[in-house]
Amino acid sequence: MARARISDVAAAAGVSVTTVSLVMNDVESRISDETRQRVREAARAVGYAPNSVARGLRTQRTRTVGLISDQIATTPFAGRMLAGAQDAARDNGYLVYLIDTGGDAEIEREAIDALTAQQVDAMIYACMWHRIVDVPQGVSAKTVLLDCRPVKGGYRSVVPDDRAGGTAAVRELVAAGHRRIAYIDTDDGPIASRLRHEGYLEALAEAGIPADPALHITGDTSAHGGRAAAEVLLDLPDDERPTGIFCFNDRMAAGVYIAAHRRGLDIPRDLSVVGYDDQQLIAAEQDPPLTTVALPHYAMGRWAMEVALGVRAEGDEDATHLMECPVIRRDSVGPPPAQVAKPNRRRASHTERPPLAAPDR
Amino acid sequence: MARARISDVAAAAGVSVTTVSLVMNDVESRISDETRQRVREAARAVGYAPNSVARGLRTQRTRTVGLISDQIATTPFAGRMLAGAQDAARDNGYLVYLIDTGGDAEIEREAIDALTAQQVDAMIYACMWHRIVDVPQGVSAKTVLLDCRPVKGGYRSVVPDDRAGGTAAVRELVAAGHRRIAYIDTDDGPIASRLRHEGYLEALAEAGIPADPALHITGDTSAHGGRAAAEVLLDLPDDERPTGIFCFNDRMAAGVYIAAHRRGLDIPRDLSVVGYDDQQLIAAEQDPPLTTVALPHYAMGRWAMEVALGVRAEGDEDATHLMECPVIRRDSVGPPPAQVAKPNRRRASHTERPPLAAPDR
DNA sequence: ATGAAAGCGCTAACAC
DNA sequence: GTGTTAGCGCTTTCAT
Repeated sequence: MARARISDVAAAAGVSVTTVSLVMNDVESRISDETRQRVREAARAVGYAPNSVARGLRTQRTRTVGLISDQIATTPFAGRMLAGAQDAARDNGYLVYLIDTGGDAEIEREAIDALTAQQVDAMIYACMWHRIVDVPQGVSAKTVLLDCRPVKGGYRSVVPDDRAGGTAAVRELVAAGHRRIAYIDTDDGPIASRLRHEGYLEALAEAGIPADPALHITGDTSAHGGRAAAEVLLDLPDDERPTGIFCFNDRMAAGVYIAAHRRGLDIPRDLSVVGYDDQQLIAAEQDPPLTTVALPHYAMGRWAMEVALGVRAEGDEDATHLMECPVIRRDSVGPPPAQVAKPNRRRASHTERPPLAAPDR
Repeated sequence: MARARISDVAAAAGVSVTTVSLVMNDVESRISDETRQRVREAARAVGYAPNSVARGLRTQRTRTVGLISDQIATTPFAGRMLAGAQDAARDNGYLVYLIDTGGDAEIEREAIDALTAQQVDAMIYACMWHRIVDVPQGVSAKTVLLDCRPVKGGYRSVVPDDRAGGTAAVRELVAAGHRRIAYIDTDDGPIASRLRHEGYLEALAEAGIPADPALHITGDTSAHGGRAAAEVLLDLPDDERPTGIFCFNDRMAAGVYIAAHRRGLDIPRDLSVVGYDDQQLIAAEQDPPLTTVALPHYAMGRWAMEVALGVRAEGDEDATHLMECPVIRRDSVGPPPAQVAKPNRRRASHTERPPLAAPDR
């Protein structure tokens, strides 16, 4: 049986469609309570629910939002961002169209056109990693960018505060007493890499620790890359070897665990490590659980949706919102191991390294 | 500036809206080529693109699909399923509404109503784990179930063939020469657990290996649970201890790695392990990379969308489609360690265990 | 080969 | 307080 239309309700209640429309939309109280009641009952009786398509055509507002993303699928991050956006949409009575372009520019174009044709009230352009993007033509200036920033401004956007996150991570180590702190970076060079490195440097500086270039090392962003980098670090002579390692991400931190455990090093007794991302399947399941910095995906998703829907007042253009990355304390950070006492020397440095093992020569 | 409407094109081309519509939709060739040309140019000139909402109202087909899921967000699986569904939708010119209900029944109801009001042409009801669900009222019988089966039939559905997957996993171990093969199961009791166990039993049976209840052990579905279960198994006396372990999932397998490595056991030299799920961040990044059974999420998503859209002919009701779970061979399976020769005894069993270390008494 | 006109289901002026 | 009516932008008979 076909869906009931507004005219069916009107007929059943013995009123005009206007009246039905008015009571269904809770407009003015010019309708008598008695009529209201009758209409409500009639609507229930015939099983009426307004047709959003017809309403959308008439009002020119569809209460739908388009969310275009480059890679919703392949990253385990996506979910939280979607969830945040999703929840915010529902809270405001909106439905969301999700389109994953896989990063393909043509698909992206088509997606934008399709969404526009569908008369979405707002659009969100999301990336799965903090990136700087060249927003494709055709996207309205009212579009909100999620986890990315426009190459030349002109859009509202929200990204994680990776710089502050890097600082916070390193401060954990400093607070535990570490002085020789390494940063295992990625060599892929995403914007987050640069920012976290800046944060690392800043935390070092504020603690009065000179940055040692030998402790800034790179690898690919996998457990394998992290492990390889850690091997290099752990091969350093005792007095140069880091006691704490900050990793670009949790996967690399997992690699550090492997390297450490293979050498019989205990975490955090012999080595402290801090990750980044707070990937559930990795960070929480390490042994011991990994202290890391969380990417505020849910909050970012929510923020983007709220701004897109206009329920959160935000400068109308060009504002990049930095969202805090909280430190998640678990068990991979402890005090540095007791110093190996080295008589006649206070501190070893690269440049003024004293001759080692001279007797052997 | 407002979007161009079909009448604008008609005016620009000096024809009627009917003609424009006919041309835009490539209907019959009753329009002369010359007129076609003119209309096309006019459309381009005024930047015309049909309004999907108006078209949807008129044709009663919106070319949109609703995808309701219980937990898109919190599981790293979701992505591949979405991607499959998404891609199939795009291939056929459909847009998808995504709604994550978080498992909340009321939200689910509202979602169904909203989608119905939005006149979606089809719906997919997805779960993030293979489950048996009580499909809520209001979902049309044409809805397709993804990664779940209806408690009392009546819907088309697609789920992974967990039983065959379990068999395939254990066969890997059998083929490598193992005879004492354990199954580390979950105690949460999802349907997949039962099926994979059945598969395990079947593989054992076909290899003529009697099932040893001591080798079927459970734990919670985390690395921690897997590790605890592995400890128990590895504490077994030499001749009862399994040489191969099949785990309910990759996370638990990661726990087995930890337990093994802590005891100085090498994988796969001293112990072979097979996981399930093929979670990228876990399986591929283990050291050595984990052999596992993949859940065909992408294919299931695609299948569901294709039958939902009617582009894949499938029995119109009540058909549960089982999708194959392929074994992903990596490096965690090898031959069992050489047997510790035990003179005077061919095989130890629980009941007839010979006195150990008698000389010490 | 092309056009006029009805109508999808709804909202919102504008009557009464 | 309530009803009539004109569209929203499009497709689709039915004329011509």
